[in-house]
Amino acid sequence: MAPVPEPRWRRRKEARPADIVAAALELFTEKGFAAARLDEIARRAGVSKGTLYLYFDSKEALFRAVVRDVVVPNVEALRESVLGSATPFPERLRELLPRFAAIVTALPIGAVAKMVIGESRNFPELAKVWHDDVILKSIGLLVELLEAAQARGEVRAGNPRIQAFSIMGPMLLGILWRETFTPIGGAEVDLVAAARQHAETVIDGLSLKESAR
Amino acid sequence: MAPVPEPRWRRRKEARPADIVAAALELFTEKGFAAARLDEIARRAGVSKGTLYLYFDSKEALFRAVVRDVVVPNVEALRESVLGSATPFPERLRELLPRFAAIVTALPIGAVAKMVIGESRNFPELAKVWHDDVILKSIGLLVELLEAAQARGEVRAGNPRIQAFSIMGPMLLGILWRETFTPIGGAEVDLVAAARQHAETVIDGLSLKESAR
DNA sequence: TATTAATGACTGACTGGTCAGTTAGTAAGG
DNA sequence: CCTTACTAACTGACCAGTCAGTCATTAATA
Repeated sequence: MAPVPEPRWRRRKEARPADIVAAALELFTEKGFAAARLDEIARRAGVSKGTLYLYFDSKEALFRAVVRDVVVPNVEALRESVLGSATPFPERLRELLPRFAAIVTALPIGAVAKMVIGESRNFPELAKVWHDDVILKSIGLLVELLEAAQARGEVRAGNPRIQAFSIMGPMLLGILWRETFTPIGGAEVDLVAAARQHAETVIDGLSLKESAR
Repeated sequence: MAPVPEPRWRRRKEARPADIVAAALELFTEKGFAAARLDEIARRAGVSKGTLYLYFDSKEALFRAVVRDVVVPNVEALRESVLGSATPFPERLRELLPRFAAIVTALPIGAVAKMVIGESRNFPELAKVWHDDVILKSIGLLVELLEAAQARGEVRAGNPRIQAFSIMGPMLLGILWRETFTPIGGAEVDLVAAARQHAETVIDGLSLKESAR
């Protein structure tokens, strides 16, 4: 009755990159790029450090992979959360913001955003990816919607980018608050609740008023 | 006529700490904590690396000094920008936001905020300083003002912290946009103009409506 | 079906460069 | 000429990246 010897390791060529990226996401978001140790990433991924280099050329390449892997699959979800149906703009805003909040709460987008902001000077091309793929596809789209809504008289006149800031800024504040202050004993933030209340505020603030109609 | 020999260096015991902190502020905001090199900070401050250690115990101590030196003297300015006179809340908001924007545009507070956000996991006590001395003294104060204004019927009912987010969030978005995206070719942001338009939006959004009075 | 050969995924000890922090010595300044 | 602000060469720890060797797995052969 020889005991079945557990192999020291298994071949898992397909699963390794995902394991490594998942571990790297944890470490990078916990510690930031510089303070994240490859030995620790390897340990959490259940591989040796050498294995990292079978799948990624360098620490920087791994960092890029993490950001891209988190961003790219979720850009569409974010984009759809902004697009929605063809209802009037105020109505649309009322569902858009909570949906956005729910997505951001469920995914590690907040942590990655914090990383990208923090490392933007050292990784300008990542800031560019974020800018082009996330920002322009959410804020940019919002700007187009606002321009159209202004033309239809659903939204008051004004610089549409600043209007987009008025809409999305509080979401960013909530996201970064959770990342920065909640871990050190700051207040909890219910992003979805904040989104709902803020939506009402901003709908009122952006609507053309009776008196002006 | 012997040429006056320029001394290789001068004793400037009083001026050194300020020089060093100024150079460190530049490097830390350009590169972040980890990627900033003490040799480079010393070079920009016009001293040798050893001199840094005559005035600061460690790189971390220098980092703390930078954050404190930039933040603490300006907390009062920020606080006053929120306090203002005892005019009704909407009026007050109309001057508060552009004043806040002007202060933040003039000082390197945005860059420091970005640093604190990025390094909050590695320097929780700095996040705490920021939270206690900056946030609670601006957002916290705003919350109190909002509660009072709600009681007076100047502002509609609602969670005052979320209302504060509605007010300040777009400012943060503008600040971080300038730090993150403008350097890589993203659009310019006129913070004061944004503050003015956003103030009108949010005043309207937070006011009690005719119909509800 | 059992045995052997070939493959390549994976390991972990090692290295070279980097950089925070130290210190022996120098010169400014009173 | 003494005190001390300051310099610059130095050190040692740390860590990203390497590579010679190991072994799980698969394919070929008997």
